[in-house]
Amino acid sequence: MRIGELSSRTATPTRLLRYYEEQELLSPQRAHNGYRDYPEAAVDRVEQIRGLIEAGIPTRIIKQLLPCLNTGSPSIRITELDPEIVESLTEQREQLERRISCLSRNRDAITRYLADSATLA
Amino acid sequence: MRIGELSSRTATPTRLLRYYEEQELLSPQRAHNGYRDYPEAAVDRVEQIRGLIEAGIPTRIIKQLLPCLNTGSPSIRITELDPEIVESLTEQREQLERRISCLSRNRDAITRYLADSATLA
DNA sequence: TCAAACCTTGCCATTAGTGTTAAGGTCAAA
DNA sequence: TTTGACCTTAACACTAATGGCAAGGTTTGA
Repeated sequence: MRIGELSSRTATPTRLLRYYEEQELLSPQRAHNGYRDYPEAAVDRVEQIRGLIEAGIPTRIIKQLLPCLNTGSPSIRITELDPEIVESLTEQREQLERRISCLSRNRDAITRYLADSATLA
Repeated sequence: MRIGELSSRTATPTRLLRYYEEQELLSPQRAHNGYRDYPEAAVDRVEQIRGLIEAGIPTRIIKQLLPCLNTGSPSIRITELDPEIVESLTEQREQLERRISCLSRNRDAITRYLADSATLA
């Protein structure tokens, strides 16, 4: 599909789709006329990217994460992962874990705060 | 305590502590000489702020959240919450929820990816 | 009393993500 | 065959969060 369709299907400005490409998070093919040509899977991928960016993960990290997120194929890996990559991913996972628990704590705090308000009423 | 102590205890540059104050996330008292004077609770609060910022929550939202996060006092609320505030907080909570599930999905994806790598070895 | 280690405000710089606009090529449909 | 809707690259601008520095006041200890 072309950029306009991807844009409307993901509610993402074309400006950002081009930016993500510049950051090497997307690599659409090009048609004969130079137009970008995205596969169907790009829709999911863009949504994933946006979710991560909103959650404060910078694009350079997302780029590292992408190989894990090939939701489609069962990703039969022939060669073992480079230990460096394993280490980096483990670290990323710990960081995600920390963020998740921080956000969870705060979500719970809001819940309590609102519950207090309800019982007061 | 003064800014230097808070800074070292929270591993946060003084520059940021002043910035958070400018953003109205902290309001230290001032000593006779103009030095900022933070209460003990500021340590927790700064850690909370940093966690939220790292998780992609902008300071203007954190400011709204702060009343919920008065970890200390049981916060006996005399008056009911303004419905507008309730609505806003509910929305914030939903957004947190979305972020949490996005991050969780990605954490799980990394876990699977690494697990595959392990079984391969 | 002076040096070191604090503190103050203020300003300028940088990075990431995003918005906007300009100048122009392509294509389909009237 | 021209109009309108699409696409291209490029440039400039903004905000949020952060780093850094300069010029100067305060406090503490040698």
